[in-house]
Amino acid sequence: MSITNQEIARILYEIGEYLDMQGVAFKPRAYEKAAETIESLQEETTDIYKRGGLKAVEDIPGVGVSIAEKIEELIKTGRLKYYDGLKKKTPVDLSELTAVEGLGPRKIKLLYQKLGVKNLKDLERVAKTGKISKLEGFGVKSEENILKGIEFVKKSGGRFILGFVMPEIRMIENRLRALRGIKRAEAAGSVRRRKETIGDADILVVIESKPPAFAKATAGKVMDYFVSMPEVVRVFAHGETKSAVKLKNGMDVDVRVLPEESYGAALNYFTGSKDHNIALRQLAVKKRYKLSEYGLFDGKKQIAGRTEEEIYRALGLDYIEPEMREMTGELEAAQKHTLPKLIGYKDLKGDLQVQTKWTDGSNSIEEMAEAAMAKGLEYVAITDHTKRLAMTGGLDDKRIQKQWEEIDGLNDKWQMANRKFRVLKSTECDILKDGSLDLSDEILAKLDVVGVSVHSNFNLSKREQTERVKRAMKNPNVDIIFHPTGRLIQRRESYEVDMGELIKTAKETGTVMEIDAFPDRLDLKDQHIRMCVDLGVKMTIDSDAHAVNHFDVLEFGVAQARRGWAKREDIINAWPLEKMLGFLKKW
DNA sequence: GCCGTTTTCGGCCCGACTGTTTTCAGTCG
Repeated sequence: MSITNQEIARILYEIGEYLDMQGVAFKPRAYEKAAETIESLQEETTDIYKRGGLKAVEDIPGVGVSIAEKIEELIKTGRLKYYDGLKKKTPVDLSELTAVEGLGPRKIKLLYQKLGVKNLKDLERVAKTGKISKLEGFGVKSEENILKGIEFVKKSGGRFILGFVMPEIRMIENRLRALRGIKRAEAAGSVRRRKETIGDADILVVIESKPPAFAKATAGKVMDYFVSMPEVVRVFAHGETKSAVKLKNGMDVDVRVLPEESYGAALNYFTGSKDHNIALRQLAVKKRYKLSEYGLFDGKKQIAGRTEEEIYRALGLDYIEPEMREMTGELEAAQKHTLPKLIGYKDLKGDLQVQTKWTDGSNSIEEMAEAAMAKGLEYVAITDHTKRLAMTGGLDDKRIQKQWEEIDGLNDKWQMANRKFRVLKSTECDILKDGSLDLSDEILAKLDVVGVSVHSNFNLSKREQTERVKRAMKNPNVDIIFHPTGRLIQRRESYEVDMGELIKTAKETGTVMEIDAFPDRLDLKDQHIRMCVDLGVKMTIDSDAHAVNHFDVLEFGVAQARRGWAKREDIINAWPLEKMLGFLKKW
């Protein structure tokens, strides 16, 4: 069993946090950096090691001799003595405790030493009995905040951010598909509806049903294979047609084997949403049919069920995409044939939020552009941070002009080589507390695209926050509001802001609202997207990429847009470059 | 612990906010 990049990264992150606890300087950041890089590597580190040994591992940026040796030990033995030693000294559940907003390594150490807090349960106990407020460095307020933080963690607990677990789900789907006798394997449920977070994954499998004996043997083999996959840590059920396991990452996965003639009905049933299914069954009853996971029946006779399409058709409905099955009007629209044609997963032509090495990205402008090209995109906007975000080395008026030279050089190069690709001069400019911007108007006016966003003063009143963003929108240079609500899924609620008013203002000012596709942002939320669609406010789906492989997240932005009923016409970066720029210029 | 088109040793990591403070530590982006 070989260790994954994610697992290596987790251990390196934790080492960084342990060192931070001890007050060690600089090393924590070094481990963190190494973890970040490894997390976003294309190739598995174990493969890199197999291919080129310790030397090749040292070539990973941010990994030097010391960390490379630790990775080697992890690969060879599955353990790391250094990490075990740190863990023994302060045996706390770091991932659980750091998930509480406002708790970092230092406070966790104090809580462990003074109150023996090892995990979330301990933390809640001592917070509820008022012990934390009496601790030096803590007070009533921080105790309150910890309790609030715990509630938030608990509420989001047990769910997984779709974009972060999707690779693992796809890997399992693909492995099952590769087995002999398997015709289909597909995750249903909230995975298929592309919800922001999922509780578990239900994978449906169809096998060749020809000789029944062969089918039965195949089903058995699928089940045996599934429960013995390397990442399985617990088997809840291991039956003939259904098995359920828990994976190393904590996620539960079910597999069901189905006959082909029921596949559509089962897919529909297991995809949900529950309310959507109930409504479909009621509709079936009205037509004197019966709908179950085995099919649509008229008496004993199955009249549909092999595909979802034929079920919807038999019920007098247009086909409803899984992302719309949330009972927000999709059935009525399907009856009246007014469902929108949703933006497709391959429709994006550009990406209007991309960070590079100039600030907190990991790759150069050229590397990011090449990666975008490889993804089939035709343009990207380079949107490095501005000086207010000092920790990223944010650009000021001067440095951003330096960046333009590099961009001009690349565009010239591709033009000469007859490659159809364009890098746009852009920014992720900070909206300051009063709604003014972090770059001068003179500079902003020279950019191809101006994106702005809130990164500070999250705690303004709703009125102040709304006015702040509105002021930015009214600046004629501003084109796009990036991640408009500022929420981080499972970590931080949105700041207080009147989204209805912002979207209305966007309509008046021609401002584009972003759908940030990063899996823990997905910001706008689906209901805001729907508001934009209804009002005719345009949107952009951006990766917010900080590394070359981050363009993969665009699909989750498209999913979010589809959940908000967005069409291709609603999304400006699904348009050709000239049309997109023309639109921005007009406003 | 990492890194070098200023450097192989001496730099990295800046500013705001919060809650606890009476001059600052911890956290976050």
